[in-house]
Amino acid sequence: MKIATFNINGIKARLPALLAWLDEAQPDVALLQEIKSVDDAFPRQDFEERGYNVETHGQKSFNGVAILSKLPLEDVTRGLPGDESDEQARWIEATVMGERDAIRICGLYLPNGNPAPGPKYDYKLAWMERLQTRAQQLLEGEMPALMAGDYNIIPQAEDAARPQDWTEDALYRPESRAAFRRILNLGFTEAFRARTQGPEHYSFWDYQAGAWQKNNGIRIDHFLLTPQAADKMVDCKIDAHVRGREKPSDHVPVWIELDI
DNA sequence: ATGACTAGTACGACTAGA
Repeated sequence: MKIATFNINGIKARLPALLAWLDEAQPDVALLQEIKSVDDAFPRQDFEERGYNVETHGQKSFNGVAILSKLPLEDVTRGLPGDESDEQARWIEATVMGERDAIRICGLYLPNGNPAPGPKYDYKLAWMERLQTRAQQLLEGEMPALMAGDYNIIPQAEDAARPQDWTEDALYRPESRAAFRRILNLGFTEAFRARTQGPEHYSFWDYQAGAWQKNNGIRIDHFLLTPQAADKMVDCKIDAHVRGREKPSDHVPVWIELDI
């Protein structure tokens, strides 16, 4: 089962590029972030024609997440538990029914948090506390499960081409990285780093100042796997070449292959 | 050192992103 995550930065603007990538990469499941669309405006037909089931959790103008799946989806839920007053669409989960096994899949768009310090940073850290609670529950289920998406976290210095540019940024500040590590240390496997070490592996390049051409990137899109999911991982890659195409997102797809 | 780009909303500049 091939599962991908892709912050598309607007479904309306990204539809041709997204469809081209889906047709070539052929993921069984794609977790999308920043659809920037309400549910009713999401172009579900384009995906249904390709054999995907479509579940969205949209919002006007900002945020919004979705799951595309060629396999049946069950028990879809929307919104990260823990704060009924949170109206930002950043979390969706579903159970994907594989040939032999089922897996619980959570798609997330973690708050950016800038400027830090400030209320947006407080929201990011509070959101990560709620994420930790949900993460603990997934582990306690002792089933294959994963949480994937745009974490807006640069885990280590090697995950930025120019870490010195990020020291005061909400994506790299010590509190942000510590909150990410607390979740990892519950017992999750960060899929990409379980398979690939070293610098110059990025999932985001700013639109400005020729960041892509200079390979001035950061790695902020991640897969966190429960032990039962990590046991089944056979590959994890970043489709960086997509960033060089016409009208690209500023993020690129990251995907894993699981033997389930 | 600074500024730079894109998307959405809505049609004129804003907010937001990272």
